[in-house]
Amino acid sequence: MNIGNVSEQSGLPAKTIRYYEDIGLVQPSRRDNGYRDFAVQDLHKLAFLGRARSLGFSIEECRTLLSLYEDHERSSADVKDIAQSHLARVDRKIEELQALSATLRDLVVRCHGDDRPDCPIMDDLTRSDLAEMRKHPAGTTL
Amino acid sequence: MNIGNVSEQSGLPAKTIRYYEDIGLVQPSRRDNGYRDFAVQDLHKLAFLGRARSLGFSIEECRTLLSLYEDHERSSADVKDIAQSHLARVDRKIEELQALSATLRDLVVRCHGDDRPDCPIMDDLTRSDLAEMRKHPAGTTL
DNA sequence: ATAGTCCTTCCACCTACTGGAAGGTCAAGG
DNA sequence: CCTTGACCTTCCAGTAGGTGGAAGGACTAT
Repeated sequence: MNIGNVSEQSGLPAKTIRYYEDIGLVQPSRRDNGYRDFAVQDLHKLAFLGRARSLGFSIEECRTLLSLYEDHERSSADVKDIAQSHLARVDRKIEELQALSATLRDLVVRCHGDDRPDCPIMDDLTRSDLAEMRKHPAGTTL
Repeated sequence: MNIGNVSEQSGLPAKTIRYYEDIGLVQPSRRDNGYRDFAVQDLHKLAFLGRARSLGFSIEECRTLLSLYEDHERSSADVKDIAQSHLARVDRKIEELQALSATLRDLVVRCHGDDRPDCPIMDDLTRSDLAEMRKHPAGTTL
């Protein structure tokens, strides 16, 4: 199977599939013309990866999950461990973002939003109690 | 003021401050020995940036906010617009993560987590209704 | 033969920094 | 005067997880 075909069936961009080969998540064979030739198992792996990534698992977690996927002697406990710590991470992030949302909402509500320069949002940003207010550990990335 | 001093007072790592200079957010002058010499205004700017970043504003938003900060003729509406769309982004992210959390929690709860290979989490990841299930737009990054 | 689509590799770019190496500068102590 | 240590400088590379694009080979249909 060519990469375009696999891309369509797995829902992953061809670029991503090549990237996944690069980092060793799949090892398609090659034809004489240099084209990648994907087996059905590769397609299954890629679909697995797509689903795992869409659930927010990191590439390294996906790598581990993939090895468990291929290990028919695996313990479900190992899978559960990974999912559980990921869930905990997600929930921590949610709390972080909720605190952030509350702060922002408060500022937005209090800002008149007219043509005068006077602005509670700016006031907050220029507050001089600098260091210790940065509770959100500076890593509040979306 | 030397960078170490500014770093301590603003709470930003020296590396970050140099980076902010690199991308044009601050323009400290230089001493004869090549050391950066920060004015009090630079310190204020950096503290402003630190607070804005901790609220999750992107660097480009910070750049705009900084120009509004320095513009005493600004309209608070301009500030509010930025904060509001950021808030909307945060809230969208929260919803996304909450859906994710619910899915993960369901899977985790249903997994026995024992030494047998049987596992609902794996079952989910190997589901073959591939493409359309990826509602989370593959960009569910923490 | 040619057009159009597919495939290949490689390199750069994205966000927002962070780590580290190699080397210059300055203040204090012996 | 010399040394030690803390500070400062620049530059290069790496992080996560890809995405965009260029240059060029391969295949299919007409």
